[in-house]
Amino acid sequence: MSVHRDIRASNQDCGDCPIRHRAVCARCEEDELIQLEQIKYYRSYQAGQTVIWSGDKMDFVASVVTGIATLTQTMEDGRRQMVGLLLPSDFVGRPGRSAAAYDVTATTDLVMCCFRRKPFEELMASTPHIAQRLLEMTLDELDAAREWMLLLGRKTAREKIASLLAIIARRDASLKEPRANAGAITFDLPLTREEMADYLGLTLETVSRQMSALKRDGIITLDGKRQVTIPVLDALMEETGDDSDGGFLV
Amino acid sequence: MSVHRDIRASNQDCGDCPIRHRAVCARCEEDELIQLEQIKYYRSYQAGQTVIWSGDKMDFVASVVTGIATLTQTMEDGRRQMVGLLLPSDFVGRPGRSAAAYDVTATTDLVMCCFRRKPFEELMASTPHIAQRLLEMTLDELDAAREWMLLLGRKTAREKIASLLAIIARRDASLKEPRANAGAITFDLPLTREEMADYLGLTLETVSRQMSALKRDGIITLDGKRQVTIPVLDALMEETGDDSDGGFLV
DNA sequence: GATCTGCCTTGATGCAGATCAATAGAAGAA
DNA sequence: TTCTTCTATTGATCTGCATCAAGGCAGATC
Repeated sequence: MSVHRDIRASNQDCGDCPIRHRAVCARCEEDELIQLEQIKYYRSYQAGQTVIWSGDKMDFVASVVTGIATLTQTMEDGRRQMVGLLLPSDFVGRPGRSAAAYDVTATTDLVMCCFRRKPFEELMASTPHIAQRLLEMTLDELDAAREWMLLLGRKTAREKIASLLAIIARRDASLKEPRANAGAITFDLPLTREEMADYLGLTLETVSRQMSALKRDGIITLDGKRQVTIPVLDALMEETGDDSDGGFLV
Repeated sequence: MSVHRDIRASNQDCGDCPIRHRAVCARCEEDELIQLEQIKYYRSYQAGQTVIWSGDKMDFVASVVTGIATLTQTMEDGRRQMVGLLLPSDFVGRPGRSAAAYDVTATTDLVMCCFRRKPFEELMASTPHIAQRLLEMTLDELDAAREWMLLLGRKTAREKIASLLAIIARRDASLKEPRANAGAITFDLPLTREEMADYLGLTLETVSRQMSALKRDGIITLDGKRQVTIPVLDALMEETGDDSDGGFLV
């Protein structure tokens, strides 16, 4: 029984491996996998815990296995802006840099798969496709960041909220049942109103008001404070301000 | 006489080569250089010309040789947000994607060094350090995008303008005279008021008003509409809202 | 010269979202 | 139970920037 098969079986979707997972698994080569296995270890954090503060020494790179983490920047006077949302399989840390550039916080309970930085860098230098895979992932992050720049710079509060809900809804829908776009989508918000505000460049009061407004208008349904139902996804999409047929980049 | 030396001599700073330039030139290997030389060609654009529209087929990747280009996103109703500023040596295009994700526009007269996409991707697959170099560049872009997210989401109009001027001033200062931080810095704005507004998530009127305000307060001096002088860089930095000692990431 | 056009400035006014403030529910602790 | 704490909602008011509008200036064209 090969080590490779072993590992594939134990980590479905290779969720803890930043280099080969999902569609890329086919590229796996046994000996590289063993090397990655040798330098990896897991860390767990509780919801609300800070993984690392901006500027602190960061002697590892990591990928999210389960849970959600956030990247935020803080100004001297306390103004905060979230600049990234890390979902399972997303990568944190930068090869070649030993200090964290952002505050990394566990929003939910979080498990990360860490690689000590030095050996990871050495492995990357000797293993071409690690850099190639990281490049792909980084380009995706860059696209997401730029989409968020449009949101932050030009969208109204209502459009911002709708966009965030749409992103979470679509992600949840694709995870749960790839072919169920017809019916209503229900999910738990993984963010507090304040975290949503930090992500959207708003205040928590405005977030709350716009959530209420979307509820009043029948775009969403709230069950408690966190559980959201989208009766008709297209109706929500109408509110985001995005092109109706956007996102066909090949 | 090696081809390598030839090319280094003719393109100072390797400004037209996205993979090895500046400090990375040391990595150059002659045969790869020849291969890159074989698939590259130049394109020129006049100020104001559109290089490519979002969604259009883009059969090349490229790097800026001289001039400035911008990446912008436009919403259906015409709201525009600039999401990237491409300076000499910056890279455009995405390996593995054949459609442009943004409008690319020449802000000044522009020369780009282009590589047909297919051969470039093949070269990248067979030449590890191309992906590694592109990864570094993309990570830098991602950091810049995230810094801009903080600006768009949380900074005031005055802070936004000051931040933009500071970025341009520091870049110009470092290009012209690396060790002349003491005196005043003078440069020509490469952007119109409207382009500044698109970059900063403001209207052109607000940009104009804030420029006037900074002039009134002695932070900047205007000579004509475009030539800007920063008498005391630290005074401008004070207005950006950034940490006074920011940016020491190693 | 006159006129046009692109770019910029400045003023008057309006409004979206921030700010300040009060209240409420839910979960946990004493 | 009651108190505390955390999170969320909602109202009243304020303000920074957008919007609408009217020139101004410099370079191009005739």
